[in-house]
Amino acid sequence: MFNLKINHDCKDELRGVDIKATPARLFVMKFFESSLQPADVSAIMSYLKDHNIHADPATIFRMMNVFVEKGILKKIDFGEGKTRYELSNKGDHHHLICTNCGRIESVEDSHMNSFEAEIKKNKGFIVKTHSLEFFGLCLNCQS
Amino acid sequence: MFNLKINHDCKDELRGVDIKATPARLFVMKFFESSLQPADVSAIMSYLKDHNIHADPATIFRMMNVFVEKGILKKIDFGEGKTRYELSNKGDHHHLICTNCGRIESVEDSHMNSFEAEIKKNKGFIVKTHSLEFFGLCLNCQS
DNA sequence: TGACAAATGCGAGTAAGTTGCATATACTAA
DNA sequence: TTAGTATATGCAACTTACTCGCATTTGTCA
Repeated sequence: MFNLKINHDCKDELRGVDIKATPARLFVMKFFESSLQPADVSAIMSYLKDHNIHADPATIFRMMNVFVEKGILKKIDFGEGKTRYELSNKGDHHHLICTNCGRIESVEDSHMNSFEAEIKKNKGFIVKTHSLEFFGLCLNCQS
Repeated sequence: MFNLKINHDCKDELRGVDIKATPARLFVMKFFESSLQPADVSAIMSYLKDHNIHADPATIFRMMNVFVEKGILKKIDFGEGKTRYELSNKGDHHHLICTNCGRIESVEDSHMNSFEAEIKKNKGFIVKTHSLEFFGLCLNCQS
């Protein structure tokens, strides 16, 4: 299988940003590599529990902060009152959140560069990052 | 002055959506009409305190939910772990948040309609709402 | 003006996230 | 291979945003 070496790659990745490759961190990396959508801390906790890994929530919250600082993960906020995370090496995309079934899709980003250029031109404001999510109905939930 | 009749207008507005025009609600409406940026509950509490109005946080949180349900306010989330609100009768715009000084500006929405049309065409997903915020440096903070 | 539904205050509770401190463990260099 | 050290983790206590139940108060309307 194509991801047999995932753990080894992850070790390199963690060491590459000068943090220790602990078992918990490797499992979390594996989790995110197999995850199809931005996940929150409780989803990570469940995954670890399912794999009989003990982990304290405080540890995971701290881990998330480190991973974000190191550029491994990106914070995502769907306005749910909690933070989600996803791997940051996934290119510029945005999320389509179905308000009926909760399914999350991705769309490539095709408009933001020109929008941001316009903002620079009209307002003098230099955009560094943006957050954009779409809420609505997926194909299955329209009826 | 142009807003001498604010309170009276607010009473009408509240009664128009079938909720009672209580003193606390009128002050909150007044607050939002003079507010230049999306405000959170603690900002509202401070404003009320400054005007010697006693209000319980639970009341304000409940009020926010009612105002959002009735379409008076719109929720805004800057990913701070708390909800902000602004009057919903302000047209489609987005926020430029300066990560250096915290200043918040607005930009007209000029790209989202075509983006959403594209999403419908390519993905079949029907967008009902979106949330978009820009983070970066305002004119004053670039140096 | 009085009755009733709706709004408020208060207290307790929940969930997300942080922090301090003691212990455990990954990495480094010998 | 091991020993030393910086870093990660676990645990407990804490903060903040927000909710809920219930008793009391208040706006509205007949």
